[in-house]
Amino acid sequence: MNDDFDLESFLPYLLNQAAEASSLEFQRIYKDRYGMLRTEWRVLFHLGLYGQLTASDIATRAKMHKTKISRAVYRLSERRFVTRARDDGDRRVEHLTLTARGRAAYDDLRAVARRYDAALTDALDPAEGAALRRALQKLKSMGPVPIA
Amino acid sequence: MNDDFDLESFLPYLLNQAAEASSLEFQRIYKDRYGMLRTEWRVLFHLGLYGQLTASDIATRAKMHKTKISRAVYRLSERRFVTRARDDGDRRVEHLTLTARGRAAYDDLRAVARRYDAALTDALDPAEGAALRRALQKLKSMGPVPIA
DNA sequence: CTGTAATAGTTGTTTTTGTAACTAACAACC
DNA sequence: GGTTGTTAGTTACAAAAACAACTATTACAG
Repeated sequence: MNDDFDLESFLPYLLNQAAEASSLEFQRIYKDRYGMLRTEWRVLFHLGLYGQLTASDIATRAKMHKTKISRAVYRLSERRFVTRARDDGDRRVEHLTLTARGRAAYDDLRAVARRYDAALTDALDPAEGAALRRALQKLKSMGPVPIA
Repeated sequence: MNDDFDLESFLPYLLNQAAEASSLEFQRIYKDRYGMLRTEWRVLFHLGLYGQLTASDIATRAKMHKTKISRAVYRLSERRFVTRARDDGDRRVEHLTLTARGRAAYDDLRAVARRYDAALTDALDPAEGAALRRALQKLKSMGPVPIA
Protein backbone atom coordinates (compact mmCIF):
# COMPACT_ATOMS: atom_id res chain seq x y z
CA MET A 1 0.00 0.00 0.00
CA ASN A 2 2.90 2.28 0.71
CA ASP A 3 4.95 4.11 -1.87
CA ASP A 4 7.69 6.68 -1.90
CA PHE A 5 5.66 9.66 -0.79
CA ASP A 6 6.13 10.51 2.84
CA LEU A 7 3.34 12.51 4.41
CA GLU A 8 5.34 13.16 7.54
CA SER A 9 7.92 15.10 5.62
CA PHE A 10 5.58 16.90 3.26
CA LEU A 11 6.46 20.47 4.12
CA PRO A 12 3.01 22.07 4.36
CA TYR A 13 1.88 19.23 6.61
CA LEU A 14 5.02 19.20 8.69
CA LEU A 15 4.97 22.96 9.05
CA ASN A 16 1.40 22.91 10.24
CA GLN A 17 2.09 20.24 12.80
CA ALA A 18 5.15 21.99 14.13
CA ALA A 19 3.36 25.32 14.20
CA GLU A 20 0.43 23.87 16.04
CA ALA A 21 2.57 22.05 18.58
CA SER A 22 4.77 25.05 19.24
CA SER A 23 1.85 27.46 19.62
CA LEU A 24 -0.12 25.38 22.04
CA GLU A 25 1.46 26.29 25.29
CA PHE A 26 1.95 29.93 24.51
CA GLN A 27 -1.68 30.10 23.51
CA ARG A 28 -2.67 28.63 26.82
CA ILE A 29 -0.83 31.40 28.59
CA TYR A 30 -2.32 34.43 26.88
CA LYS A 31 -5.69 32.78 27.03
CA ASP A 32 -5.52 31.93 30.72
CA ARG A 33 -3.91 35.14 31.87
CA TYR A 34 -5.72 37.68 29.73
CA GLY A 35 -8.56 35.85 28.04
CA MET A 36 -7.12 36.70 24.66
CA LEU A 37 -7.57 35.02 21.33
CA ARG A 38 -4.78 34.49 18.84
CA THR A 39 -5.78 37.51 16.79
CA GLU A 40 -5.95 39.67 19.89
CA TRP A 41 -2.54 38.61 21.02
CA ARG A 42 -1.16 39.49 17.61
CA VAL A 43 -2.72 42.92 17.59
CA LEU A 44 -1.40 43.53 21.08
CA PHE A 45 2.10 42.57 20.01
CA HIS A 46 2.06 44.75 16.95
CA LEU A 47 1.03 47.74 19.02
CA GLY A 48 3.56 46.93 21.69
CA LEU A 49 6.36 46.64 19.20
CA TYR A 50 5.58 49.39 16.75
CA GLY A 51 3.63 51.85 18.85
CA GLN A 52 0.61 53.65 17.49
CA LEU A 53 -0.86 52.00 14.41
CA THR A 54 -4.11 51.93 12.49
CA ALA A 55 -6.10 48.77 11.87
CA SER A 56 -4.94 48.80 8.26
CA ASP A 57 -1.32 49.07 9.28
CA ILE A 58 -1.75 45.95 11.35
CA ALA A 59 -3.59 44.16 8.58
CA THR A 60 -0.71 44.83 6.23
CA ARG A 61 2.04 43.91 8.63
CA ALA A 62 0.39 40.82 10.06
CA LYS A 63 -1.27 39.69 6.82
CA MET A 64 -4.57 39.34 8.62
CA HIS A 65 -7.97 40.20 7.23
CA LYS A 66 -9.40 43.51 8.36
CA THR A 67 -12.55 42.00 9.79
CA LYS A 68 -10.52 39.86 12.13
CA ILE A 69 -8.64 42.94 13.26
CA SER A 70 -11.80 44.98 13.64
CA ARG A 71 -13.22 42.41 16.01
CA ALA A 72 -9.97 41.93 17.87
CA VAL A 73 -9.64 45.68 18.39
CA TYR A 74 -13.21 45.83 19.57
CA ARG A 75 -12.58 43.24 22.23
CA LEU A 76 -9.24 44.69 23.23
CA SER A 77 -10.69 48.17 23.68
CA GLU A 78 -13.67 46.75 25.51
CA ARG A 79 -11.27 45.27 28.04
CA ARG A 80 -9.22 48.45 28.18
CA PHE A 81 -6.08 47.06 26.60
CA VAL A 82 -6.12 49.57 23.75
CA THR A 83 -7.60 52.98 23.07
CA ARG A 84 -8.92 54.21 19.77
CA ALA A 85 -8.53 57.78 18.60
CA ARG A 86 -10.01 59.25 15.44
CA ASP A 87 -7.60 60.96 13.12
CA ASP A 88 -8.32 64.67 12.78
CA GLY A 89 -7.28 64.96 9.17
CA ASP A 90 -9.05 61.86 7.93
CA ARG A 91 -12.01 60.86 10.03
CA ARG A 92 -12.14 57.36 8.62
CA VAL A 93 -8.92 56.28 10.27
CA GLU A 94 -8.43 55.37 13.88
CA HIS A 95 -5.16 55.41 15.74
CA LEU A 96 -4.72 52.55 18.14
CA THR A 97 -2.53 52.70 21.22
CA LEU A 98 -1.94 50.46 24.19
CA THR A 99 -3.28 51.59 27.52
CA ALA A 100 -1.12 51.14 30.62
CA ARG A 101 -2.97 47.91 31.19
CA GLY A 102 -2.32 46.87 27.61
CA ARG A 103 1.35 47.68 27.90
CA ALA A 104 1.61 45.70 31.11
CA ALA A 105 0.04 42.70 29.43
CA TYR A 106 2.32 43.13 26.46
CA ASP A 107 5.43 43.37 28.63
CA ASP A 108 4.42 40.28 30.51
CA LEU A 109 3.63 38.24 27.42
CA ARG A 110 6.72 39.44 25.62
CA ALA A 111 8.83 38.14 28.48
CA VAL A 112 7.04 34.82 28.28
CA ALA A 113 7.53 34.75 24.52
CA ARG A 114 11.22 35.39 24.91
CA ARG A 115 11.64 32.56 27.35
CA TYR A 116 9.46 30.31 25.29
CA ASP A 117 11.41 31.00 22.14
CA ALA A 118 14.65 30.40 23.97
CA ALA A 119 13.37 27.08 25.25
CA LEU A 120 12.37 26.02 21.75
CA THR A 121 15.67 27.14 20.34
CA ASP A 122 17.54 25.21 23.01
CA ALA A 123 15.97 22.02 21.80
CA LEU A 124 17.74 22.53 18.48
CA ASP A 125 21.40 22.59 17.47
CA PRO A 126 22.50 26.20 17.05
CA ALA A 127 23.12 25.79 13.33
CA GLU A 128 19.85 23.98 12.91
CA GLY A 129 17.97 26.76 14.65
CA ALA A 130 19.55 29.38 12.45
CA ALA A 131 18.80 27.43 9.31
CA LEU A 132 15.25 26.92 10.51
CA ARG A 133 14.63 30.63 10.88
CA ARG A 134 16.20 31.42 7.57
CA ALA A 135 14.19 28.76 5.80
CA LEU A 136 10.95 29.87 7.43
CA GLN A 137 11.54 33.46 6.40
CA LYS A 138 12.07 32.37 2.84
CA LEU A 139 8.98 30.19 2.83
CA LYS A 140 6.70 32.77 4.30
CA SER A 141 7.75 35.48 1.89
CA MET A 142 7.66 33.24 -1.12
CA GLY A 143 5.03 33.99 -3.71
CA PRO A 144 2.71 31.34 -5.18
CA VAL A 145 4.63 28.33 -6.39
CA PRO A 146 3.82 27.34 -9.97
CA ILE A 147 2.53 23.75 -9.97
CA ALA A 148 0.09 21.88 -12.17
CA MET B 1 8.78 52.09 21.18
CA ASN B 2 10.85 49.24 19.88
CA ASP B 3 12.98 46.93 21.97
CA ASP B 4 15.01 43.81 21.43
CA PHE B 5 12.15 41.37 20.96
CA ASP B 6 11.50 40.54 17.35
CA LEU B 7 8.03 39.30 16.57
CA GLU B 8 9.04 38.25 13.09
CA SER B 9 11.47 35.72 14.43
CA PHE B 10 9.38 34.46 17.32
CA LEU B 11 9.17 30.81 16.39
CA PRO B 12 5.47 30.08 16.98
CA TYR B 13 4.55 33.16 14.98
CA LEU B 14 7.05 32.52 12.24
CA LEU B 15 6.03 28.89 12.01
CA ASN B 16 2.41 29.83 11.66
CA GLN B 17 3.10 32.32 8.94
CA ALA B 18 5.28 29.93 7.00
CA ALA B 19 2.79 27.11 7.42
CA GLU B 20 -0.05 29.27 6.24
CA ALA B 21 1.84 30.61 3.25
CA SER B 22 3.07 27.20 2.21
CA SER B 23 -0.34 25.57 2.54
CA LEU B 24 -2.28 28.14 0.61
CA GLU B 25 -1.81 26.98 -2.91
CA PHE B 26 -2.03 23.30 -2.14
CA GLN B 27 -5.23 23.99 -0.29
CA ARG B 28 -6.61 25.77 -3.29
CA ILE B 29 -5.98 22.67 -5.38
CA TYR B 30 -7.68 20.05 -3.27
CA LYS B 31 -10.48 22.45 -2.63
CA ASP B 32 -11.03 23.38 -6.27
CA ARG B 33 -10.57 19.91 -7.70
CA TYR B 34 -12.37 17.83 -5.10
CA GLY B 35 -14.17 20.25 -2.81
CA MET B 36 -12.21 18.94 0.13
CA LEU B 37 -11.41 20.54 3.44
CA ARG B 38 -8.08 20.29 5.17
CA THR B 39 -9.22 17.51 7.46
CA GLU B 40 -10.67 15.59 4.55
CA TRP B 41 -7.49 15.83 2.58
CA ARG B 42 -5.58 14.52 5.58
CA VAL B 43 -7.88 11.57 6.07
CA LEU B 44 -7.64 10.78 2.37
CA PHE B 45 -3.87 10.82 2.55
CA HIS B 46 -3.70 8.60 5.56
CA LEU B 47 -5.92 6.05 3.88
CA GLY B 48 -3.98 6.35 0.65
CA LEU B 49 -0.68 5.84 2.39
CA TYR B 50 -1.47 3.25 5.00
CA GLY B 51 -4.43 1.42 3.49
CA GLN B 52 -7.39 0.36 5.58
CA LEU B 53 -7.61 2.19 8.89
CA THR B 54 -10.17 2.97 11.55
CA ALA B 55 -11.11 6.48 12.56
CA SER B 56 -9.16 6.03 15.79
CA ASP B 57 -6.07 4.93 13.91
CA ILE B 58 -6.21 8.14 11.94
CA ALA B 59 -6.83 10.21 15.03
CA THR B 60 -3.72 8.78 16.64
CA ARG B 61 -1.48 9.10 13.62
CA ALA B 62 -2.62 12.55 12.57
CA LYS B 63 -3.13 13.91 16.08
CA MET B 64 -6.58 15.11 15.13
CA HIS B 65 -9.64 15.02 17.33
CA LYS B 66 -12.07 12.21 16.65
CA THR B 67 -14.98 14.54 16.00
CA LYS B 68 -13.09 16.19 13.18
CA ILE B 69 -12.39 12.80 11.71
CA SER B 70 -15.95 11.64 12.16
CA ARG B 71 -17.20 14.58 10.15
CA ALA B 72 -14.48 14.28 7.54
CA VAL B 73 -15.25 10.61 7.05
CA TYR B 74 -18.93 11.39 6.79
CA ARG B 75 -18.33 13.87 3.99
CA LEU B 76 -15.80 11.69 2.24
CA SER B 77 -18.13 8.71 2.23
CA GLU B 78 -21.02 10.89 1.16
CA ARG B 79 -19.02 11.83 -1.92
CA ARG B 80 -17.93 8.24 -2.47
CA PHE B 81 -14.26 8.75 -1.75
CA VAL B 82 -14.22 6.22 1.08
CA THR B 83 -16.29 3.24 2.16
CA ARG B 84 -17.02 2.23 5.71
CA ALA B 85 -17.25 -1.37 6.83
CA ARG B 86 -18.21 -2.56 10.30
CA ASP B 87 -15.82 -4.91 11.98
CA ASP B 88 -17.33 -8.35 12.56
CA GLY B 89 -15.54 -9.05 15.79
CA ASP B 90 -16.12 -5.67 17.38
CA ARG B 91 -19.16 -3.92 16.06
CA ARG B 92 -18.10 -0.53 17.38
CA VAL B 93 -15.22 -0.18 14.97
CA GLU B 94 -15.42 0.75 11.34
CA HIS B 95 -12.80 0.00 8.74
CA LEU B 96 -12.27 2.76 6.23
CA THR B 97 -11.02 2.20 2.72
CA LEU B 98 -10.63 4.35 -0.34
CA THR B 99 -12.96 3.72 -3.24
CA ALA B 100 -11.57 3.76 -6.78
CA ARG B 101 -12.64 7.36 -6.95
CA GLY B 102 -10.90 8.06 -3.65
CA ARG B 103 -7.73 6.37 -4.82
CA ALA B 104 -7.77 8.37 -8.04
CA ALA B 105 -8.10 11.59 -6.08
CA TYR B 106 -5.35 10.49 -3.75
CA ASP B 107 -3.02 9.58 -6.60
CA ASP B 108 -3.65 12.90 -8.25
CA LEU B 109 -3.16 14.93 -5.10
CA ARG B 110 -0.12 12.97 -4.05
CA ALA B 111 1.51 13.81 -7.37
CA VAL B 112 0.68 17.45 -6.84
CA ALA B 113 2.04 17.28 -3.30
CA ARG B 114 5.27 15.79 -4.53
CA ARG B 115 5.79 18.49 -7.09
CA TYR B 116 4.75 21.13 -4.62
CA ASP B 117 7.17 19.91 -1.99
CA ALA B 118 9.93 19.76 -4.56
CA ALA B 119 9.23 23.34 -5.59
CA LEU B 120 9.35 24.51 -1.99
CA THR B 121 12.53 22.60 -1.36
CA ASP B 122 14.11 24.11 -4.45
CA ALA B 123 13.67 27.55 -2.97
CA LEU B 124 15.98 26.53 -0.14
CA ASP B 125 19.64 25.59 -0.02
CA PRO B 126 19.95 21.81 0.24
CA ALA B 127 21.50 21.96 3.70
CA GLU B 128 18.92 24.48 4.80
CA GLY B 129 16.09 22.26 3.64
CA ALA B 130 17.49 19.28 5.48
CA ALA B 131 17.97 21.28 8.67
CA LEU B 132 14.45 22.63 8.32
CA ARG B 133 12.90 19.19 8.20
CA ARG B 134 14.99 17.96 11.08
CA ALA B 135 14.13 20.97 13.19
CA LEU B 136 10.43 20.71 12.41
CA GLN B 137 10.39 17.05 13.36
CA LYS B 138 11.98 17.89 16.67
CA LEU B 139 9.59 20.73 17.35
CA LYS B 140 6.46 18.81 16.52
CA SER B 141 7.39 15.87 18.69
CA MET B 142 8.53 17.97 21.59
CA GLY B 143 6.48 17.80 24.74
CA PRO B 144 5.25 20.88 26.63
CA VAL B 145 8.06 23.31 27.28
CA PRO B 146 8.33 24.38 30.91
CA ILE B 147 7.99 28.15 31.08
CA ALA B 148 6.73 30.53 33.74
C1' DC C 1 -19.70 71.56 -7.69
C1' DT C 2 -21.31 66.70 -8.58
C1' DG C 3 -21.14 62.05 -9.57
C1' DT C 4 -17.95 58.02 -9.39
C1' DA C 5 -14.44 55.51 -7.43
C1' DA C 6 -11.51 54.32 -3.57
C1' DT C 7 -10.38 53.59 1.35
C1' DA C 8 -11.14 52.70 6.57
C1' DG C 9 -13.54 50.18 9.23
C1' DT C 10 -17.92 47.57 10.67
C1' DT C 11 -21.75 44.33 10.55
C1' DG C 12 -24.32 40.19 9.09
C1' DT C 13 -24.42 35.55 7.50
C1' DT C 14 -22.47 31.20 6.57
C1' DT C 15 -18.73 27.62 7.43
C1' DT C 16 -15.79 25.39 10.22
C1' DT C 17 -13.94 24.25 14.60
C1' DG C 18 -13.93 23.08 19.58
C1' DT C 19 -15.93 21.01 23.48
C1' DA C 20 -18.92 18.31 25.92
C1' DA C 21 -22.40 15.13 26.22
C1' DC C 22 -24.21 11.27 24.21
C1' DT C 23 -25.22 6.13 22.24
C1' DA C 24 -23.72 1.67 21.36
C1' DA C 25 -20.78 -2.09 22.00
C1' DC C 26 -17.53 -4.56 24.56
C1' DA C 27 -14.74 -5.94 28.90
C1' DA C 28 -14.14 -7.37 33.37
C1' DC C 29 -14.92 -8.06 37.91
C1' DC C 30 -17.73 -9.65 41.66
C1' DG D 1 -25.76 -12.32 35.00
C1' DG D 2 -25.47 -7.58 36.63
C1' DT D 3 -23.00 -3.54 37.85
C1' DT D 4 -19.12 -0.57 36.55
C1' DG D 5 -15.73 1.04 33.51
C1' DT D 6 -13.81 1.68 28.74
C1' DT D 7 -13.63 2.35 23.94
C1' DA D 8 -15.49 3.71 19.05
C1' DG D 9 -17.83 6.82 17.02
C1' DT D 10 -21.73 10.46 16.64
C1' DT D 11 -24.42 14.47 17.74
C1' DA D 12 -25.58 18.97 19.77
C1' DC D 13 -24.31 23.33 21.04
C1' DA D 14 -21.03 27.18 21.57
C1' DA D 15 -16.91 29.68 19.85
C1' DA D 16 -14.32 31.32 16.11
C1' DA D 17 -13.13 32.09 11.24
C1' DA D 18 -14.28 33.23 6.41
C1' DC D 19 -16.60 35.87 3.23
C1' DA D 20 -19.61 39.27 1.47
C1' DA D 21 -22.16 43.29 1.87
C1' DC D 22 -22.48 47.47 4.16
C1' DT D 23 -21.64 52.72 6.09
C1' DA D 24 -18.99 56.65 6.34
C1' DT D 25 -15.55 59.44 4.63
C1' DT D 26 -12.26 61.12 1.36
C1' DA D 27 -10.31 61.64 -3.46
C1' DC D 28 -10.74 63.08 -7.91
C1' DA D 29 -12.41 63.63 -12.78
C1' DG D 30 -15.11 66.18 -15.60
